Amino acid sequence: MTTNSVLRHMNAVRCLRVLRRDVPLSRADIARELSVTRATVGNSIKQLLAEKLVIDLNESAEVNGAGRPGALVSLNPDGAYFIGLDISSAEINAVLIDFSMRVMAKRIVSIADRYHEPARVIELLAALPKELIEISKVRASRVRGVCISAPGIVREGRIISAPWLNWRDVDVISAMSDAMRSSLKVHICNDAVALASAVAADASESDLSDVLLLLLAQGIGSAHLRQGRVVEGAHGLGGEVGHMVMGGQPGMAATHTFEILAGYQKFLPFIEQHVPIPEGLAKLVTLDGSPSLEKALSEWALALATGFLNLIHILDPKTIVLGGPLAVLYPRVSERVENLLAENLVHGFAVPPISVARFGGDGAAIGAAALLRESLFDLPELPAI
Amino acid sequence: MTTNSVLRHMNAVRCLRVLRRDVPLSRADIARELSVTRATVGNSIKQLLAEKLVIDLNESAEVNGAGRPGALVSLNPDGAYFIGLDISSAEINAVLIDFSMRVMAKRIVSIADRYHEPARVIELLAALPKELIEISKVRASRVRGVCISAPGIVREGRIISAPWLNWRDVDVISAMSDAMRSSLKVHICNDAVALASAVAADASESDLSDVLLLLLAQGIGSAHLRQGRVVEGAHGLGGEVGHMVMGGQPGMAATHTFEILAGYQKFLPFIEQHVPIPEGLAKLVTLDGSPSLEKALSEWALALATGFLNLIHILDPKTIVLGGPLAVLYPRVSERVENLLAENLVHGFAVPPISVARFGGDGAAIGAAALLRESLFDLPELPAI
DNA sequence: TGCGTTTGTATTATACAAATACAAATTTGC
DNA sequence: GCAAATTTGTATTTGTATAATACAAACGCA
Repeated sequence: MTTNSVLRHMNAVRCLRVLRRDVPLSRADIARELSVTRATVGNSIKQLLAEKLVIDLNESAEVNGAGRPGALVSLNPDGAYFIGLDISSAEINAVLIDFSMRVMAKRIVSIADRYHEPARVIELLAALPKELIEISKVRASRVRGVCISAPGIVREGRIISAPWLNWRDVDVISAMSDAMRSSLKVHICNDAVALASAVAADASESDLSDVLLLLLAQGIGSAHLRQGRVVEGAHGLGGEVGHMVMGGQPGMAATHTFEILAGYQKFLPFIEQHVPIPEGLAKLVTLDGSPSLEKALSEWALALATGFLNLIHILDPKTIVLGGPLAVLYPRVSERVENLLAENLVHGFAVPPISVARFGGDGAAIGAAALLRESLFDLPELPAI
Repeated sequence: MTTNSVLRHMNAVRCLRVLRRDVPLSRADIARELSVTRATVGNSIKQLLAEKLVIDLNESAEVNGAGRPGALVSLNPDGAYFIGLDISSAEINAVLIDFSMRVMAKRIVSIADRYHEPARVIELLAALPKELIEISKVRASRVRGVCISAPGIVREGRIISAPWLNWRDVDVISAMSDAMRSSLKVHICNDAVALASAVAADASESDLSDVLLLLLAQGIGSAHLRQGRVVEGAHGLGGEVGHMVMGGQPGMAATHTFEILAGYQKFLPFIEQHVPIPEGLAKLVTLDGSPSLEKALSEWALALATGFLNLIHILDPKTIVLGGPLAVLYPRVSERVENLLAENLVHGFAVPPISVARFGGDGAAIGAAALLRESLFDLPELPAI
C-alpha cells in the first residue's frame, strides 16, 4: 500500500497543483518550485501527458537571460470533464465544466410543480448527464463523474433532510446510479458546500482558498473551506449556522435564530407580488430608502453583524463570502456591518474581508462539478492509523 | 525533498501510530494492520529501535494456533520526554511526561502576586525545565521540547491577549528561549487547546480523537479536535466561543454572551468568601438545592444548552468534553441540558455524548506536553502547493 | 519425532528520485 | 559571424525504498 507508487503519485499531483494556477510553465520552472530535479519533473509530466491531464504547448517560455528556453506545459482543459447538478425547489441547474472550469454545457429544468417528489426529480436528474455530454460533444470517457448539490443536510450519500424540498432521508446516490445506467461515479453535497467550492476554485489567488461561505436565502447555510478543502463535521454535517440562537429571552423557542433574524422574510413586504424573489430582492438594491425599508436594512445589518461576530470568534475565517439571492443587498449595509464588527471583536481578531460571490444561479452547479475536479489535486489519502 | 526517505518516514510513523494504543504487537501483526510486508515493518522497527522510540519486549505473543510466536515490540516509554508548562493567574503548573504519557515530575509555582508581570513569570517559567529534568532524573538529551499553555489568544509564538493575566502582545517564545539558555524547542498554545490535547491523548479509544472541548471557568474557551489534531482558524485563532452572543435585545452590548450567561459568576454568591473558587464550586456539587441555587442551576442549564446547540449546529462534533473548575457541576444539569438539546437540534443531528474531563489542575500542563508528543505521530508535512 | 504453520530476516527484483552527464537551444561577448 | 556561456530536457548511473521470494527458526499437534 505505502509503496513507491505513492511517491510517483505525490510528485505528479504536486506538478498539477503548480500548474493549477493556469500559468504555463516549463519543467525547469516546476522543478525549482517543488525543489526536485528537472528529471523527476520530466517523468511526472510524461505520465501526466499520457493521462491527458497536461498538454505540451509547443511554445517556448519568454527568455529571461541566456540559455535554452523551456518548453511550456499547462493543464489540458480537454483532459477531464465534470458534471454538476444543483437541485433547488424551483429548478435543476445542470452544467458540464472542463478541467479549466469553463462551462461547456448548461441546462435548466424547471421542477417547481414536482420538487417535492424525490422519485420524479431523480428521474429528471438521471437524464441530464447524457444530455450534457451530447450538447457539449465532449468525449464521454473523459467525464470523471457527477456531483449533485442539494439544499439540505447530506450524509453518506443520502439527503437526511431538505426542508425547502420537503425531502427526508432520500438515498439519492443509489437511486441515481440505478436510473443512470452508466458507470459514472455519483457524488452528493450540500449546496453551501458546492457554492464554496466554486468560490475557492474560482479564486485565482490561493489565499482565497480559506473561506467561510454564507448562503443567504430563505434559510442560511454555510460552508467552511480551509486550504481549499471543506471542513466537515464528525458526521459530515456542520454548517447549519441558520439555526444559531442569537437573541431573545433565555429559552430556545427558536424565534431568534440567525436565519429568522437575517433571512429574507424581512424583505418580502417590499417585493411586488408577482416578481420572483431573487429578482425582487435585486430590485431593492437600487430602491430608494423608504423609512420602513431603512428600518429593515438596519435590523438586518445588526443581525448579520451579530451572526458574523459569533462565527468569526468560533471559526476565525480568513475571508467571508456571501452567496444566495439575498447577498446582492449586502453592499447597502456593508459599512454598518463592518463597523459593528470592528467595535465588537475581541482584541486579536480583525474584521475579515466580506465580499459577495460573483456567481449566478448556476454557482452551486459549477461548484458541485468543481468539487469533483478538486479531487484530482488531492494528495494521496493519508495512510491512516 | 519528495524522495524515498519520505516513504521510509511514512512507514515508520505508521508503525508508531499502530503501537500508540499501547498494546504490544509483533511485526507480523503490524504488517497485517498496515497492509505492508513483514520485511518492510521489520525495517521500520529496526529504525525506530535505533531511535529508541520502540523497544523489543523480549517476550512472545500469546499463541493463537500453530506457528512461531511473534516477538512483541511496544512504544518505549523512556524514548522521549516532553515538558508542559501551564500558566494561570494563580500558579504555574509544570509537568514532565514520558512517551507513554506518565507524569515523571511535577511542580507548582504560585504566581498569584505577580501573574500580571510577564517578565517575572517568564523568568520563573524558564527555570522549570531544568528543574523538572533534575527531579525526574531523565536523560536530558531525550527531552523533545517545552510547550507553554496560556489562558488567552495565542498566535505565532506570541500571547496576543490574555485578559485573566492582564497580558497583551507578549513574545513568550523569544523571551523563554533567551532566558532558558538551552537548545530545547519552545512552543506555546492556548489552554483550551492544551486540555483538549490531553483528553485526546488520554482517550484509549481512537474515536475519542474527535472532540469539542469547552473550558468552563471565568471565561469559556474551546478547542476543536478532529482526528486528534486541533482545528485552527486561519490566523491560528478561533475557539473564542465565550464571546458568542446568544440572547438579549438586538444589539451587541455583549451582556448576553455565552461566557456571561454560562460562566461561573452566577455561582459566586454560593461560595464562601475565603474558599478558592475551584474548591468552592466543587462543594456545590453535593450542596442541597436551595431555591436560589436551583434557579441558578436552571438558568445555567438553559445557557449551556443554547451554547451547545449553536456549536453542534456549526461544528458537528462527535463528542463534547467539559473541563475547567465549573465542569464538576455539570452532572447536576446534564439531564436538563441533554433533553433541551434533543428537543431543539434539527433533524439529522443527534445529541453527542457530553462528558467531564477527568483531569485535575495539571490537565493543561499535561496536554501541552502531549501536544509535543503528538508531533512524533505526524505524517510528513504535506508537500504543499 | 515429524509435519504443518507462523515469524522474522536475508536475498533478489523492481520502482522511484537524485546525481551526473550530455546534447540541444539560446544569449552574450568578441 | 562565431565561440563561449548558460539553460533546458533527457539518458544513464547510483542509492535507497518496498515487494516478492525464499528460508531458517520457533512453535503446536499428532
